[in-house]
Amino acid sequence: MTLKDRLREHGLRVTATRLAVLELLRNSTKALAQTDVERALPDQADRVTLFRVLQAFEEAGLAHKIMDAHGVARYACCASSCSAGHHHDVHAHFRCSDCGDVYCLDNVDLPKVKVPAGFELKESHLELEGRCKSCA
Amino acid sequence: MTLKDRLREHGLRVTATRLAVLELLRNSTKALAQTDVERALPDQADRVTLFRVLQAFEEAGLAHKIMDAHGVARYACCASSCSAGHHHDVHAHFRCSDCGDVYCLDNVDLPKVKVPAGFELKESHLELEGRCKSCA
DNA sequence: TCAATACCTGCAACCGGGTTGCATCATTTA
DNA sequence: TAAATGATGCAACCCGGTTGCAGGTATTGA
Repeated sequence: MTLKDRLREHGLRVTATRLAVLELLRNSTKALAQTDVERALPDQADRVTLFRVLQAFEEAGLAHKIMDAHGVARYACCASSCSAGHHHDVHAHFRCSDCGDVYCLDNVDLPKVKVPAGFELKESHLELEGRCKSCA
Repeated sequence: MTLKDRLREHGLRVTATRLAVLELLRNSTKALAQTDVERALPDQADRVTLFRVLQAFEEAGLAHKIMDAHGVARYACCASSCSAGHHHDVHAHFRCSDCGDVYCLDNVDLPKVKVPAGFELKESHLELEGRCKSCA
């Protein structure tokens, strides 16, 4: 499926900036912060536009947002199974404590977890910390 | 053990602001953001001081820092077993998607997780999301 | 007890990511 | 191809986080 189709499929108009950002995300092994995108695509678009593109991707289910250790948002392409507004899977992420990079891990199983009485559990995220391949 | 002793034990000087913040954290069932502390202790101290107090608590091992869903730091008192600079335990946290409050959960076991080759795993954090008792 | 010291505090200022309003421009649809 | 809907750029703002520095306070050791 082309990138264009992927955008249209999720109800988003096709624009040069969106195509460029989507391609960038799909080709990245790591989650990217907005500043990463700005650096990778210089002069592609205003930072507000990039902000809105990433926001739109997340709402449309094309990407998901992960907070890094400093509370800065990083984006990564969703598995194809993600649908709009509903990232149903159990994600696991690895944060490198040296370089700060964030990686999405697939194929991680989580056991059912008990929460205190009265609490409603909807999603689980496993956050792993350590050193990534490049830094180790 | 008194609050004063607890501060001294961790190498921190005893001041009115530190005592007040420590008491606040110890009596709270939720993790508190700096703004929560400012609201709870009006006119107690400048916001920079509160920032530094919370920072000192974390470095000294008196509290630990959790990022909420918006990437804002929230602080909670550590279990007594935490020591300076080394929060060795596996923490689990519950974030309410309605009110944003963050709760520390004890007694949650995590299974060993496999990370990709070349990655060094140091810590695991389980982040649970859903609705808290008050919002459910 | 008191001086010296090391540390804590307040103020001002700055930084960066996130966010909105609005006018303009481009994509889509009929 | 024109109308309608949505995307973009610019300017401006917000807020949490952070630093430098001058002045104040808790601790120490004589």
